[in-house]
Amino acid sequence: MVTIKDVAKLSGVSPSTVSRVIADNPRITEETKKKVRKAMKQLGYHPNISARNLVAKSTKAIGVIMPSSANTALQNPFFPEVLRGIGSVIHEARYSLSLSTGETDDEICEEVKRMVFGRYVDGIILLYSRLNDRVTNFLREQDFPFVIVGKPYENESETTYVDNDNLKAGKEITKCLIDKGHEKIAFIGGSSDLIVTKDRQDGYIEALKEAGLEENDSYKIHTEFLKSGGREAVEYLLSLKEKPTGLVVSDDLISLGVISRLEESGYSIPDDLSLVSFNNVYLSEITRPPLTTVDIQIYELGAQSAKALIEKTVNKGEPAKRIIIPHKIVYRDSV
Amino acid sequence: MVTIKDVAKLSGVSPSTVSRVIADNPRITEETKKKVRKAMKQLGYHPNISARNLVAKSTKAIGVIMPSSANTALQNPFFPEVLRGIGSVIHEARYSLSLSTGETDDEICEEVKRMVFGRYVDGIILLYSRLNDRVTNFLREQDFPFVIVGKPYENESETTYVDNDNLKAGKEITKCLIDKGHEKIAFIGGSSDLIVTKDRQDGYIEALKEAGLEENDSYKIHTEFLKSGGREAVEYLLSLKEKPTGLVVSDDLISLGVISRLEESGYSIPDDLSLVSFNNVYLSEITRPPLTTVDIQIYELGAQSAKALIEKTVNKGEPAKRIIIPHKIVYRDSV
DNA sequence: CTGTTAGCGCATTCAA
DNA sequence: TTGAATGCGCTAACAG
Repeated sequence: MVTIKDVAKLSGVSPSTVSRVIADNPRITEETKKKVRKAMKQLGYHPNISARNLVAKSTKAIGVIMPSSANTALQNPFFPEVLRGIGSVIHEARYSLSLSTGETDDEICEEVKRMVFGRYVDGIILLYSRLNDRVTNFLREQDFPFVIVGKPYENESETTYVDNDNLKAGKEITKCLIDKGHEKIAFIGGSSDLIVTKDRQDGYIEALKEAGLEENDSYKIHTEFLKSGGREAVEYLLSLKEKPTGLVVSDDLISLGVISRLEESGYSIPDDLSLVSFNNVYLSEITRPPLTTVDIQIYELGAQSAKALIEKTVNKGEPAKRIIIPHKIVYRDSV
Repeated sequence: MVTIKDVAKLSGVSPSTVSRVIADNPRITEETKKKVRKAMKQLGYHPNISARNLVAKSTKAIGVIMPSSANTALQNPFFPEVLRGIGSVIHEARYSLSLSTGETDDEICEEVKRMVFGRYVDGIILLYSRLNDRVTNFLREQDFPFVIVGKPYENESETTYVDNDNLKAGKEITKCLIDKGHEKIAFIGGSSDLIVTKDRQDGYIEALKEAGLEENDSYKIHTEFLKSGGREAVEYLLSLKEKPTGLVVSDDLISLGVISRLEESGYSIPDDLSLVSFNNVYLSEITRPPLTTVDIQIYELGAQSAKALIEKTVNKGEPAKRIIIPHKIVYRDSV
């Protein structure tokens, strides 16, 4: 392995000078810099990151934690897309990205501890937010830099997070249905532990209230992201005496299952039933019918979270921030 | 920061003894081990990974390189699923997983160099394989441990890779169509640079030949994974005087676009046209109709690649291996 | 079975 | 503007 010493020897300077050239220290002559750089190139020198990390007490690496994947949640195109957003700013900052590999909550928790205690990473991005999450609590305890994509369950004002205004979005998208004359509108959401589910549902409820529509508990359904999730929800809904005519679904992926099951039973969308949804994943454009859905700018969610985290790691003491990514409704044919 | 020295002091032994306890060296008394462990717990000690990496000359980290994401390829549920597979064995081996963040070929290439030269990782998994890939060539030049998910373009026998028998799979799935009496069968594939596209298409061609069916160049279409990819392909196909009655599509995601566009034009599947596909991504179950597709065991592809790579990194000199993951056809309703 | 010593490759004082 | 010395936290060889 070619080290800083070899470069020093070849270029006739001291190791510390080489180190300074690497850091592009302005107190080094352009001339010697040139000389040293030539030697580096000649020897094919590249700094050893572990050595550097050791002394710098920083790894310039960010940990990204995905939710537990017992379910197929991960298959949600949401994740590749946030990852792209995160990746773009991480890449530009010359950081590296360490992805969680655990599948269960236990594994993930253990892994986060390794990341934190072993100083694998300078900060962590959480790609989910839910009630009483061990990981979140741990990170807070340790006072370790992290940001949440989504809204924290508690300590909102002391936590940096990047989110949409899901309440408002839920309200707006529900209004789309109401404006079309729908009065029996159901909500189908993901796990009720997820903050995002709650927010969107609250928006849905508010919209109903404002319109003076009756709020019906049997119209609020929580299900899995699994393929069968949307299907089960539909089966339940169809079993009701009073069937809804409008559906607010909190995730495009669930919508897929919903539509599929609905058409199986002979219901056609939007003729028999209208449906609106969230996320504007690329799929929502391909489906039949294409989905009217809330574009939450997934990429941007990722990018901003990475940006905020990096700021936070370089500049400890950075205050907690709340970053709201604007959404917009994309009108297509499911209403 | 609490270091090995602090633990040593508190437990009244030397730093090296502590180090040995960490490594669970059998030449240390159970008694002292207990003592030392107690001190570690008491102080909340955790080894610093950078320091360890520095002396061990290994990071126990694996780099995973995704294809350039100029297109929406990444949104393909294939990737989360391989990542899950990779993650599972990486996690079990207590390795960590560094994900590429670059979007363009240039960025990716630069990033791989950083990973390799900076010794960020012990080995690399390539999640794609295509003609004349710079990254692959670089890795070979450097004689850096890597494995490909897919079949290498060249130096097949000297490269470790994990793949399906895509030729055979292509043949079998095409036969499904032929056996049903289809004679005009088209192939819609992804980029022709991708080895996987070529293999599957070759299988398709072989099947045609064996059945004595005419092979028609205007029936071989290459398109993007983009949403519009499948659509364009269909438009072209519909413009032909002699329209096919069967479609072999090399990716479930493309199939989605194909079906959507097809039904838009009033063609119904499988009544007017039959379609078979590849990957058995969860989507293929949700679509209408559910897809008859080749299950390529994506998770397993990932897991095996990680396993092979780790073996390779711990045991340099490990010979190149070819690992073929069996596929099976999942019969659903698109035929 | 355990302690002493040295050194991994680098960045950073402090001198010069 | 540069060099010499020191130490980051850890492991491993060598003693004992």
